[in-house]
Amino acid sequence: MQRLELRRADLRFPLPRDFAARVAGRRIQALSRRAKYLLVDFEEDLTLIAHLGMSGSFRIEADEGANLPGVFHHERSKDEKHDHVIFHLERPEGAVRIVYNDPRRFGFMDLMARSELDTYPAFRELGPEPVGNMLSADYLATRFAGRAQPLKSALLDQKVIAGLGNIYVCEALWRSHLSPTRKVATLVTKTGKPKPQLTLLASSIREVIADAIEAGGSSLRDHIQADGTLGYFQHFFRAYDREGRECLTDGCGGTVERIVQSGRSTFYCRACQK
DNA sequence: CAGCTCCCCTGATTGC
DNA sequence: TGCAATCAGGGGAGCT
Repeated sequence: MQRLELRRADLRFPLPRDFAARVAGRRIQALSRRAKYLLVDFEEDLTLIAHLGMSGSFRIEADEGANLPGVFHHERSKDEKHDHVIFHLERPEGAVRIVYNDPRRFGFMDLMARSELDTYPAFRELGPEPVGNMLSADYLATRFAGRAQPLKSALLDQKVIAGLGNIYVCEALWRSHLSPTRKVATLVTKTGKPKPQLTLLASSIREVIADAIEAGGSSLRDHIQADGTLGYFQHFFRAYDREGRECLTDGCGGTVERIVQSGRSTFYCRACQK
């Protein structure tokens, strides 16, 4: 990490004090992810936390004169005015820039000591990841018992499950034949155990995420993968953005409708999602 | 505390 | 063609 070029001082929130100076000259040691946050570990126990919001993206470009295999060369575009943060990296093979672009500026970046990451406000109460075996029906039953919340808002709540967004919640509920307006407590038995439908929901959530990862992401029209090709999961939507169209559940014959919950669009079929 | 609504910002799309 | 209204993948502040 040679230097950091800040083209504006704020994204969604002001960037941390001395942001550029604190990361400049430090070697990058690891890249990882927690929920919807990207984590970049620098030397000396410093981690950059980055969130793309709804319109943020990173792209990698070779600096002038460098011709690096595997580095995607982008066309210059009108969107360049939304290039807000540019990381200049030196590598033995040549220099690259990593450019953060975000038209809506709903994304943000922050810095924290890696050793203190668990105390970062957004991480403190984060639920389990929807991949792997942490997301079980038993876990959901403990979170849902006695609660009046609609399923849709519970699944969007990052404290319940980390990293599910609007599209995947709609898709998981459709796959489970569960209504987004249903109260979460109705999926738990009197003794606090998951009903069979909750077991189905837990596996639907894991599957929809796995399918989306395999398809390379799902953003509505402009999502690109790291190698510059399009993410294709949007072609696999079964409920999301299908208002007025026929439900794809075998033998259902219903119509997908759009409702608004907590200010966000929900797409579902009231004929087969109960 | 739980569960809403509103709002941050810009661009794409739709309707007149 | 132009212009205004509507909507968007997230999440935090602040209300009831």
